[in-house]
Amino acid sequence: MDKNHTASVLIDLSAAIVSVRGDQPVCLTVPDVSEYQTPGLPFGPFYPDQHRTMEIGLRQWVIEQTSLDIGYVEQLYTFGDRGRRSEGADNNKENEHIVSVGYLALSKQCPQPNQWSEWYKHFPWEDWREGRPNILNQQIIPYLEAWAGSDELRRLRLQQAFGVPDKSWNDEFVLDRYELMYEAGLVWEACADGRQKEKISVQNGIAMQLDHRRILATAISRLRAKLKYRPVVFELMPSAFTLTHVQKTTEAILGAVLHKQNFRRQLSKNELVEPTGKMSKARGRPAELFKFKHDESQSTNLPGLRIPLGKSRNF
Amino acid sequence: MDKNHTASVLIDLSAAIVSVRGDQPVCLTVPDVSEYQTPGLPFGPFYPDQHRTMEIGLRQWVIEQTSLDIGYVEQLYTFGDRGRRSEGADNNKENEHIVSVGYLALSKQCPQPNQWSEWYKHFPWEDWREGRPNILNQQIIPYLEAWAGSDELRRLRLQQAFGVPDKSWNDEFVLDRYELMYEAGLVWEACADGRQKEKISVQNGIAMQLDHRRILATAISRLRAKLKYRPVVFELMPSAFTLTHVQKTTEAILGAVLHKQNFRRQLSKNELVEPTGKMSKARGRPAELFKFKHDESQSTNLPGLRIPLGKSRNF
DNA sequence: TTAATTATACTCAATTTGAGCATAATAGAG
DNA sequence: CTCTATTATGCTCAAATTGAGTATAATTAA
Repeated sequence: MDKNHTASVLIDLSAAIVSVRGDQPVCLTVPDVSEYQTPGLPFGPFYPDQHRTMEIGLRQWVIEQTSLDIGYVEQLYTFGDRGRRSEGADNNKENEHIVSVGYLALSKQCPQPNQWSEWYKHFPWEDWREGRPNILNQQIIPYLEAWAGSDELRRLRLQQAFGVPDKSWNDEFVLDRYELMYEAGLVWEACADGRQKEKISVQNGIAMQLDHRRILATAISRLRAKLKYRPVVFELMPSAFTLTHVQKTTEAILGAVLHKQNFRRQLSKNELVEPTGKMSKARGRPAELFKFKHDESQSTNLPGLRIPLGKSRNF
Repeated sequence: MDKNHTASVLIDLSAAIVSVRGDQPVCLTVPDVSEYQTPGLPFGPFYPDQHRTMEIGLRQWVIEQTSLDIGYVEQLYTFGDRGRRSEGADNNKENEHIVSVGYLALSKQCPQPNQWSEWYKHFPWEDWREGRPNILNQQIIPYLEAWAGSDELRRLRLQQAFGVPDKSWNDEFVLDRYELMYEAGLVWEACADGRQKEKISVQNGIAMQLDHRRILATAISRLRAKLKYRPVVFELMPSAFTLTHVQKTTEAILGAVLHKQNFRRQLSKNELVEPTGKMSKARGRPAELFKFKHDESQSTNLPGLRIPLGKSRNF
């Protein structure tokens, strides 16, 4: 291999900082200065001689820029693709190669509402809480079927990612679905990256800068998967909460409704919460306030709750 | 933040290329030229202007250097820790910061036996197929208990990673256990990184170069976890195999024995294999030869097999 | 006082899991 | 040729888990 090739790169740390506001999962975004007005994820350079690890570097600039307390942090994926960073013809200079390391962070609060963007505005096809999203049958699936044509491999991927035509939807395949739509030229970013000549007519969810929507898709996939075997929901809960609140938060992230009684059974069986003795006041019957049993310790390795599926999953 | 700091780094792609030889999981290693003779994982630089993605770059030099057919490839983790790359006082130059991106690759064959190193020579405490490894009670646990002392957090981590003292062992926590041993100065690499003044008396598994044993631990963790929900075993199997062969391979990776009948029930229930009609010839009753049903397609998203645990797990 | 709303307790059938026994088909020893 | 060791495979069964439903309790708002 030719050693004369440049091997030096810059490293960006991009963060999908996630929280839940009401019944909507949100993600911290920074406004865009360009003409497109597309939001982006916060990111900053990694200075290897200043920070011992990348996670330390990440926490540093997140505190500096957002003054936000992020507890849980997890590395997602390192993206090194050329052509998925730049917008259109406005390419980077030859020598400025950038590798972006994506992180998932969870925050209990989300102040300054306008800086937080709701997940499902970027991924409207991922929220199944009100049933199967219309956009799937009306827009996405027909486009993808046309794109697949009689290509065996494409049809297979379509089947796996979107459950076409046998109606099985896996909530964890967020990234697979986004990538498929990207390849098919169904999302704005594909056209911005020059893969599509003319702009797409339907805006399938709000686009993001560079490859940030891909990183967010990775974050959603990972969080949905993790939720099912590690008690990470509590990283998004306040110190005291009702069981319904935990369920609503879980449902928001999964984009699916769950069976109430079975959800509570999982919580109590795994001994994840304990009562505080206090009660909440709301419209109906007051609910008991609970707290997470394993705060302060690294709860990462605890059993977690299996997800009792509701009915609206497949149809 | 001070923009004068250097942000330019070199990227190494390190690969844990895994195969199974007989009943031992193995990993491709390259010999060491230094005085220590410690083996290392194969790695090569990433040239961002030559390869569109890092995975393409990885496949490139793996083919060039090993002429090996690796099918399944998965990114593991990106390590940017300072101080975990260099050996002792022989540090890197100031400006040469290296970030290593670890990959897991699976290979069906492993030719040139001497280049493949058995997992459990590096991690003797991870193989529970013959029961609980002696090294745990005789060496590791006593050391770690002394290291933890009365430190609450340390005892908690010890409890979670090694199941001390309540006897619960989770085969997926390979990385957690290694990291704990590293911090406690129980592995050679810790002493090489200068964290430990005097060399440790017991060699707890064969050390590897730089942070390669950490990458291998990550690979084992990931593969063990993945095995339980995705049919990745078949990436390690030849085109035709007996059911016992699949089980032995799975057991080798998990470091645990499984219940034969229940293992087969999972295989048939999930329709992962189909008979070829041929039979194997061996000592006892001939076994039917099967093949993986979903070869040639991207089998990544298929259901996979839940692992029916055997008895020798906890005690 | 009533209706709407929310919380929580309890039940029950269907499925899945963990673990065992029984039987079949081969090679090799005697 | 027969017995034995060895491996493969079929079948059973109790325990645990899951999916889904019903009944009842404690509030607020009308």
